[in-house]
Amino acid sequence: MTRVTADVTFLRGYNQALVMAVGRTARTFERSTVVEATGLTPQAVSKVIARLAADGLIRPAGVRRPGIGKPAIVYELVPDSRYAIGAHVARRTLRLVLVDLAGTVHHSAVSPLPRDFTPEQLLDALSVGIDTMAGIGDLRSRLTGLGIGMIGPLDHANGLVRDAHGLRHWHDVPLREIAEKHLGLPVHLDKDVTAGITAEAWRHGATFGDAALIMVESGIGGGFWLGGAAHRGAHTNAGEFGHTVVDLTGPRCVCGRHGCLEIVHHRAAEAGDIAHAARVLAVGVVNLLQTLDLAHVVLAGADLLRHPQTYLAAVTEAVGADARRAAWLSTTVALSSLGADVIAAGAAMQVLDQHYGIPELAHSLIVGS
Amino acid sequence: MTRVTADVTFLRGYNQALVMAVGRTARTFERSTVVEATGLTPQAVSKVIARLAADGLIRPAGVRRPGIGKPAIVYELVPDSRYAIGAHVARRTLRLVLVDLAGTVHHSAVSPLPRDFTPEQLLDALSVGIDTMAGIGDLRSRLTGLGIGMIGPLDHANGLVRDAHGLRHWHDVPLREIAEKHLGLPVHLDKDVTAGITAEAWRHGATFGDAALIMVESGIGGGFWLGGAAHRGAHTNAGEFGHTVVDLTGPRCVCGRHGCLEIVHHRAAEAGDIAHAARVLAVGVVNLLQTLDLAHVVLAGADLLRHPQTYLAAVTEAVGADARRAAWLSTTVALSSLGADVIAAGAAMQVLDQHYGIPELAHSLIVGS
DNA sequence: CCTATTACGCAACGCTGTTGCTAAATTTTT
DNA sequence: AAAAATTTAGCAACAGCGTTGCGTAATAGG
Repeated sequence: MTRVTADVTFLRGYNQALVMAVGRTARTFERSTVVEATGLTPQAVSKVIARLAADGLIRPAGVRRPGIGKPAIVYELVPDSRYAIGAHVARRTLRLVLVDLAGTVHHSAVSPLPRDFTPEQLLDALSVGIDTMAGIGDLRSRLTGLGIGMIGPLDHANGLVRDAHGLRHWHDVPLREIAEKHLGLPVHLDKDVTAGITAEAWRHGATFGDAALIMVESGIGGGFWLGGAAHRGAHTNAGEFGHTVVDLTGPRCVCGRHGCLEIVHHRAAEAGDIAHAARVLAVGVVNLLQTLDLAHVVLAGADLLRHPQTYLAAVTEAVGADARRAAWLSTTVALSSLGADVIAAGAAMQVLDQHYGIPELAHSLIVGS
Repeated sequence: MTRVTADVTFLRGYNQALVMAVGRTARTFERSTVVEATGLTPQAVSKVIARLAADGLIRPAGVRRPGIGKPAIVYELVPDSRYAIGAHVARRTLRLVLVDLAGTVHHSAVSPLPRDFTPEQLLDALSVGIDTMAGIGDLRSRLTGLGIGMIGPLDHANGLVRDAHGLRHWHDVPLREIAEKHLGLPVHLDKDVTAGITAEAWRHGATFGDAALIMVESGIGGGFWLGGAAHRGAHTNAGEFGHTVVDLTGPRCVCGRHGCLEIVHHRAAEAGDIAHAARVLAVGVVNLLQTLDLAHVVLAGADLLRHPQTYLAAVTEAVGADARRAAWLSTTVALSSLGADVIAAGAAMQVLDQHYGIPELAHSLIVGS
């Protein structure tokens, strides 16, 4: 994923990814579009386009006659040239989606998981679901891998589930390793909320700024997209947004502290006052904006999406009403464009991103004494 | 600073910066050290070292005889080969520091600023201070630039001060541009807290993980280092950490909301209960950890540093006592190693980082339709 | 004195994007 | 209808990066 050293093969992959990013952002594009967006020379773009076309990732789609001069060749992404499968593992259900290179969800299926399911039971469910989906159009050969988004805590870098909340059989399970062996596919493991925000970022293209996905679903979590990449924190534990204190004198939360956003919100929702619950959530969202200065806030999660307009209105109003917001401080607030599929779809897009996204260079070194 | 296109000149700069990062992190190093840390081939490292030595940035410092075999040449950074000046512009004072390539602060000077000073008055004060410092060892030729850390809001990318809080003459002032013209030096402008966390990151070297600088000084702010870079947010407005609500039923803050961390903390401090104030701050810090999963928390700011041990103890205890913290969730808490110089020094290091730090590739494109 | 070991670096190489220039395709002008 | 102007596409030579292959220098041990 990330690499330390930069050599010419990195250049190749990086600039190819830039062109792919243009392809995902714009429906169609031509050589001059890429030249403008990247600053590469036309000749270099020609070479990159030729390589991508040879791999079947893009293809010519007619010509553009801008008036005088030789017509420009118009290219487009080939969405069905690559696929990935995404899995959203929750406490009682498994959701599987099939996503193409353009970020379009083609199939979505939910199946129940046994209470307190074991790793083996999950693997079996995954195996059945993947075989069904991959068989639809015989796209096994174009399948780049499986992404899994699930509840934490987990260790993203090592593909290890540390202690999934509320699941007894999930202590230090090397899920990525055993899933790759069991399924014969590259597997990518991440927290659910992080996968979710990746979906939004991947679909919005390379111009997507700093953003958060707020998820209300048996707890409140946050997924962050900062500086062009998912933010996971030092131990893949970022996003425990529900356990930030918003009421010092509030009720005691399961986490031990008093007045966490989650417990305050839960009490209001339990009492049937969804509007109040939404306003509490909105306070937490504005807290995030003050801290992180986000360009986008995306709302998601089963409990939230039962009252989408109530939450959307409350958060939009709080963001807009905040007296400190000036004209240049704009933040968009929206419901997830993918609805209940957002986590699973994002997990799939993380796999696609590893292959066709803009590669990152490592920002930390290991230096001996 | 950031560039979109990757070409071979990027490779050159990037790998040179990797070696410089090793040099800053380890006091001395040799070829094999760099090979291990970066994954470059020994031959490539030799070439990079030769280039850096020719520029005077590193130099041989003896040999190491590991027993059998030809002795390895030991290199070290040449700290006095490059300098930068950092300025911390506060409401009533200007602090200037001279920092060398290794991140060591050589001189520090504080001068008063007129009440409601104008841009011209600031430029004059900067001019006088810089001439004094640059004259000390005739290091004008080794001066890479001036970094300015100041109160926001401002626009980092364009070097524009939007509306410095509490300063009347600072609306939409293109400070970077006019300072560069007036002083004849490259100028870098950033928020004070962002400059501060850069100081900590630069001094700790390339192994420094996600971190925050908590600053208590006529307000409460936070500077963030995430994913190997400073996090400024979508509008250079990240860090308004003091205006996050921690007490829904608390007193009204100047920002219009109720129970902001800043007002709750301020009330406690005003009442003389510093221990309580420190515990309030600690709640906010744990909120940050829950949200961002940080590896380091650094405490700074004049008001905090008047009671350093009280704050350090309160935050350390809150971080440690948080019931959700497991063995693998470690976070260090420390007072700023630079004390009152941290902002100014960090501003200087941002200049050095632009020249000798690890370059970044842009994560966003501009794509026309 | 010879050998094993370790570190260093020259030379050739493959690959990247760049530069210089030619060819092709179209509209506009003559 | 032919020539000129304009825009796009791409071949060929090039500079510069890290890599590879291999020879050389410097040390300790036998």
